[in-house]
Amino acid sequence: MILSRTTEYALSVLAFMATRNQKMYAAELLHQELKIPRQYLRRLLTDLSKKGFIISTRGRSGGFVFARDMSTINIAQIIDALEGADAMNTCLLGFTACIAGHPCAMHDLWAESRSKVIETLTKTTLGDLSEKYRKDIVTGCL
Amino acid sequence: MILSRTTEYALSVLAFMATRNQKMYAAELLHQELKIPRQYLRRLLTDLSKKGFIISTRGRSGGFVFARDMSTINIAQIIDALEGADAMNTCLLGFTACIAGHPCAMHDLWAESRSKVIETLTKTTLGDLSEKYRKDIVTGCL
DNA sequence: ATAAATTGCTACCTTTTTGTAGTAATTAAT
DNA sequence: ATTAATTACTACAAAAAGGTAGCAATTTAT
Repeated sequence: MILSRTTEYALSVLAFMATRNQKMYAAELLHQELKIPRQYLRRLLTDLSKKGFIISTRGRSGGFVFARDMSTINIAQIIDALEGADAMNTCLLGFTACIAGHPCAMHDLWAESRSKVIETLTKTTLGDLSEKYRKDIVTGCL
Repeated sequence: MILSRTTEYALSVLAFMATRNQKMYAAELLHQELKIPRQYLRRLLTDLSKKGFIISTRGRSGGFVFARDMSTINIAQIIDALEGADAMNTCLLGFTACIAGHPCAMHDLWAESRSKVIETLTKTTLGDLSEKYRKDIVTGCL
């Protein structure tokens, strides 16, 4: 259950942008709010825009906006974009030859747990996070 | 859902040792069977013995044996020993201030999914893997 | 005793991930 | 036009993870 630090940064940024009701976010603001290293964050934001989650605008009063409606971006998509789409589809025991017809001893139990996790991550969108925050069900955790 | 390569190696080794009914395993055999880099594997085995999963015997006809009954070693213990005990207890969105009373927008959903995974990993022991293999329910995946 | 087969240890190397610095390009305000 | 505020890009540095090599220590077989 471990995401790379970069993936966590991406989730922090997008969740922050989703919950605060602001149209445009400058890298500098996100850096100060989220304490993510400035230059590293800049690169990450460029990457997230290349991956189609956000759109960048240069120049004075520029920054980043969501590229599409928040309700169409789910958590699994973000993780997949950063970790690789089948980062979660590997054999738990590390056997490369492990497949359905030739399963390792953890295969079925693991497939079941994993699909529950994927279901949770897939059904939760940034729109859902935004709504929970607006309704004061959760905090911003800063 | 990503373990480090080292953790995967550890799970491969211990699962292999659990399923083949052999008392002692030399590093060289494990290297050849599992294709884990020889010297890296040697270090890992020494580490696993320091962590109390296996016992090493030096000298001719030496090797590694389980330190305790396989039914007392579960998958979660192995992962914890290699990744750190609370590697799985971090906030999914990467917020360090995320705690029960001050939860992020994913907190509850994530806690639920995660506890299911942990339950699965905790209830499955190396003894269980051994049994499934003996009964031909699963393969060795090599 | 000697040789062979094993683990333990240390030092180093390579690759990947994370972080930093500075400059160029772009846009808006004045 | 000039300046200020922003993103884009490139190159580098530091830290962590993964991998290699060789020798020392230990045990068993002969």
